[in-house]
Amino acid sequence: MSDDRRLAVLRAIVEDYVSTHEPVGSKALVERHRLGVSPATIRNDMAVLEEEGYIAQPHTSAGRIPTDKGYRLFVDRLANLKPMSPAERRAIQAFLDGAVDLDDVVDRTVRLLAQITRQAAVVQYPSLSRAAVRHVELVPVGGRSALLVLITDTGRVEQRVVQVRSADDLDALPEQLAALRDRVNAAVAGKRLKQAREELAGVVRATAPGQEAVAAEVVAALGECLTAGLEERVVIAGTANLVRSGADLSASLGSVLEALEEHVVLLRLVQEMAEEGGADRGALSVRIGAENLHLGLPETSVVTSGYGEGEVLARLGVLGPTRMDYPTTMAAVRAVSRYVSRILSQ
Amino acid sequence: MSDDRRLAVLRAIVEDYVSTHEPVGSKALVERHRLGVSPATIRNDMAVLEEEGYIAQPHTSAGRIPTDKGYRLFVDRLANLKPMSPAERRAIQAFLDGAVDLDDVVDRTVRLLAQITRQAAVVQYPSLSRAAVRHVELVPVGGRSALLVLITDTGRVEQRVVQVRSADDLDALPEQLAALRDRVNAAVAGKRLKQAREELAGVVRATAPGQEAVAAEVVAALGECLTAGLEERVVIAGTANLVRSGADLSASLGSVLEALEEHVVLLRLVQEMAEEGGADRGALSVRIGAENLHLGLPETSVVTSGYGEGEVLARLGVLGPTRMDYPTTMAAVRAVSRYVSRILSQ
DNA sequence: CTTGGCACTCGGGTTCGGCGAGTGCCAGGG
DNA sequence: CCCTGGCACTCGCCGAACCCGAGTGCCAAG
Repeated sequence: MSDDRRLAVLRAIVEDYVSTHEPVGSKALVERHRLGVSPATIRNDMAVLEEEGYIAQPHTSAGRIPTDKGYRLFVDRLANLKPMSPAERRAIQAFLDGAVDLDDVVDRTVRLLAQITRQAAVVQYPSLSRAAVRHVELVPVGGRSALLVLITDTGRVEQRVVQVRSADDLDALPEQLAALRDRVNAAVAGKRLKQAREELAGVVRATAPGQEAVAAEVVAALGECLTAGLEERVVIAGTANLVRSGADLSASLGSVLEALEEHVVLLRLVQEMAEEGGADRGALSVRIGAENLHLGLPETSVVTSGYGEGEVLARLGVLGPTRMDYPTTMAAVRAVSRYVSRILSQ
Repeated sequence: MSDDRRLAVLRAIVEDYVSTHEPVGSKALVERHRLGVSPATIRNDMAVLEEEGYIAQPHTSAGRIPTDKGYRLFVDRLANLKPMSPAERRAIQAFLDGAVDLDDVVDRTVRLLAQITRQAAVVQYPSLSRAAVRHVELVPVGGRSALLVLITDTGRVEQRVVQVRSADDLDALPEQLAALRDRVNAAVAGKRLKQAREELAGVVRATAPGQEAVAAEVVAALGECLTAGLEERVVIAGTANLVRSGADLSASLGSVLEALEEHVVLLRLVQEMAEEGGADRGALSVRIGAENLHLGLPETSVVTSGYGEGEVLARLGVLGPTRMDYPTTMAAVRAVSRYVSRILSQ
């Protein structure tokens, strides 16, 4: 018995089912694919595949559909990604090249992904856990208020308004703040965010007597900023595509939309996929069906890839019904992630 | 013929249809409402209401459902908003009181609205068209880069990284920038954004010879920031509620989701509602059904209210199927907008 | 103006076969 | 040993016929 042919049959079933959305039978299979054998032979193969859990039949006398396990085997061993056409590559590049800043890059990327895959897209903001402080600025803005701005070397900016309640000499405050800013910068510039947080205590200790209170207030706010900077963010787009492609998964559509709005869930998802990606975190990672059930995403598959300048900073990908076109989706995710990485390294 | 009773009949039809989602007949009406007359009488009234275009029947022999015109009459003359219970008020207040900054207020508000109305919620960021510049800061961040930060008196912050390509003396750059910052602030602080943009040209003209190029670059970036600051933004939440409440409007759900993702469309919608609101822009404004068709929102109604500290800064509201529960929705929108306004004035 | 009666309409749900796709099994041939 | 054609069987889907009942419009009487 040819093991190869059985795999070919599984591949054919997946491809047909994805394109027609209908259970596929042995006869239709031999007609649409040049398998070189008769339907009866295919039937035997299908019986074995069903035995092993790769396919299943919805009702007794209907065609077979792939199971999650079948899709898994398909993406792991059978799928050969379809390279994008030159025209598509040019379109991607042109669309992303117009971006003016980090926010714009992320925004364009997520829209682009949603558009070319016709599914829901997710982009995680470049992770700051490895980011370092580039500069801290402290701007008096009248009264007891000051604006605290934190800039990281990944180009992200966090800001916060600080109320300096303990200031006793408002006229002298701007100078105090300027001095404080210089000391803070000397202490944390170039350091990773986490480490920077630890350095802050030293800054307050080294402050001239009578100004500790002000310094403590500002430093506390900066601490919050550093923590907030570590906080991950995601952006999504293309949710409308879910209702189109997944007219069948309409039952679970509600819960999927709900999960998508809870960015915490998405962050967790992205996190998990980064971890199971193993050594090469920039490689494609695919989650299929029930593997996402614990996140409130039933009948849903997710394809992500790491991206970033040089090292992997974050992940991006798309999310759609289990019966998605994996080869094209994976190719698109990979292509976009590469272009984004390239853009970011400029 | 009693005109009052006909209105009562219309009100009863709207209420019943909203709660059951099924066409309502004359018999069911007299049973569920104490109208004091027989079904036959109701039938006559219904015939008149249909004649005048307030109700319609889906098929020849079925009950009646309200038309857009019927809903319009209902919200304009028949709806008495149901005041929120003390418990609900406390919940709203508690939820909003936890907010730490403007972004957080907006985020919490939109989630809250979606949750209590069980529909999709929209919150427009406080409008900056009337906002004034509080401060402009210019921070050198190494090499030819500088960070430009624009703070408005509404608490919003815009930032942008500027590449100073024309600088010929990098060591002197920080000082140049500091001087430039002071001149810019003198020129635009306290001015409205639009007016500030016009003042910028004067700043470049008044620059010392040899530094015009740098000044021009920075001022150009600031101009973009001011323009971006004028740009309106909206936040949405609760899209998942649409698929629940609108299992019936499933046909148009795709286009509605699409429109919701296009923030431009929502801005336009909010803008239009603000304009037609007339004198009292803080009052509730309701758009029903086909009135939103040109925005790609079929079978959709929108309820919004202006909000803001003192004057109306922006709008918030909810969006759902035409057959929504207007009285409770309107009461919720009004309550939330008042609480948000109160929070913002602190 | 309201009321009860009455004939009529028509959409929705149900039942019932027929059709066809698809299967599993088996015996025969390479 | 594997492939093949044949054959009986199973069900889900589809269309037709059908009934039922809610709802209506009209009319004559109070």
